[in-house]
Amino acid sequence: MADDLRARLRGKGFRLTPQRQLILDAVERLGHGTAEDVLAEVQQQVSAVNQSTVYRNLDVLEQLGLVRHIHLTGKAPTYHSTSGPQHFHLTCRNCRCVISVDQDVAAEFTARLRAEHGFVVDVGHLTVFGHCESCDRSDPPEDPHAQPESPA
Amino acid sequence: MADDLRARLRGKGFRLTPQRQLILDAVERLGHGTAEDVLAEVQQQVSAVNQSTVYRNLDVLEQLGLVRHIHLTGKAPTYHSTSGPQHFHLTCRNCRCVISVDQDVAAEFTARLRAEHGFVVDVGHLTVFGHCESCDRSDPPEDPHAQPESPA
DNA sequence: TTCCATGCAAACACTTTGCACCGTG
DNA sequence: CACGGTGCAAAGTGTTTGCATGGAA
Repeated sequence: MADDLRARLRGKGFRLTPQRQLILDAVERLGHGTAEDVLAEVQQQVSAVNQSTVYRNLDVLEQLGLVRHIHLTGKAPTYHSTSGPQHFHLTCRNCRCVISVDQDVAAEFTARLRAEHGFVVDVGHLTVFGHCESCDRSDPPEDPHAQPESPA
Repeated sequence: MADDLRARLRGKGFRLTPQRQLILDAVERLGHGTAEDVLAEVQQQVSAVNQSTVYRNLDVLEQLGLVRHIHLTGKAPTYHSTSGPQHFHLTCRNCRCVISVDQDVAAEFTARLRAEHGFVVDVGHLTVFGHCESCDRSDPPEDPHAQPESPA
């Protein structure tokens, strides 16, 4: 498994380093997490991995298709591993909950965009904003700048 | 028209200032623009409007529902006026072109999300990433954050 | 032995904030 | 004439970069 990773990296001229491995592990362990979350998670393990290393490696891992990022807020992007079924996200602007939805639910929609506009949707990157079931009845003044806690 | 604006502002305890008016005008003139674009546009008119004033007022105007912002890139958000028909955006990650699509095209999709997840979509804020017609055939390497092929 | 990768600190882009003054209502 | 708005500069976030050193292949 580490050898598989090594091979994938080598294939694009990258090397396998302990940091690289730790960062990928951290993303998988976290489910969804920002670069900052990943940094914290990694540092909990052994000790020092630098911030820049995290940014640089999330980039590399994304180039390899091993992780992906989405924008759940206007701020820092959230990374997740690409193992597991592809899905997209609904995020409630009120309570900030995040719902993962199987990509099939978007199939008709994306087919239509392809047919009518020749546009090929990257479903894995899709984030749909709105209000979740419980926040929809009451529609309290939304705070455009409130910050979320770590999403599930 | 300015009186209408004045009234809307007053209704929420805001005042009508020349800067406020200029900023709203600039957003309408630009179509789509970042805070920076708006600043530049406004400064071209008369002279001084401060950066902070632009940020503060885009906020106010958004609270009033007169402008909206979307995220076309991972960076600075793009503002547009809410006059005109509601639409959402397709943005090509390769050539960065932006296609505006009438909200009706998303109607089935949003209805489904509402039915299956009780989630009410804010269509005006929706941005769909992918590849446009011309960039889909060739998938040339690109900008700093171009996305790779889909993972397994 | 060759390059890619890392750590570190400084630079960056974008946005927010504190404060004194200004001007609308 | 009170209170919201503005300009200015400084402080914040989140991210990137230059450079010397370190380590995988």
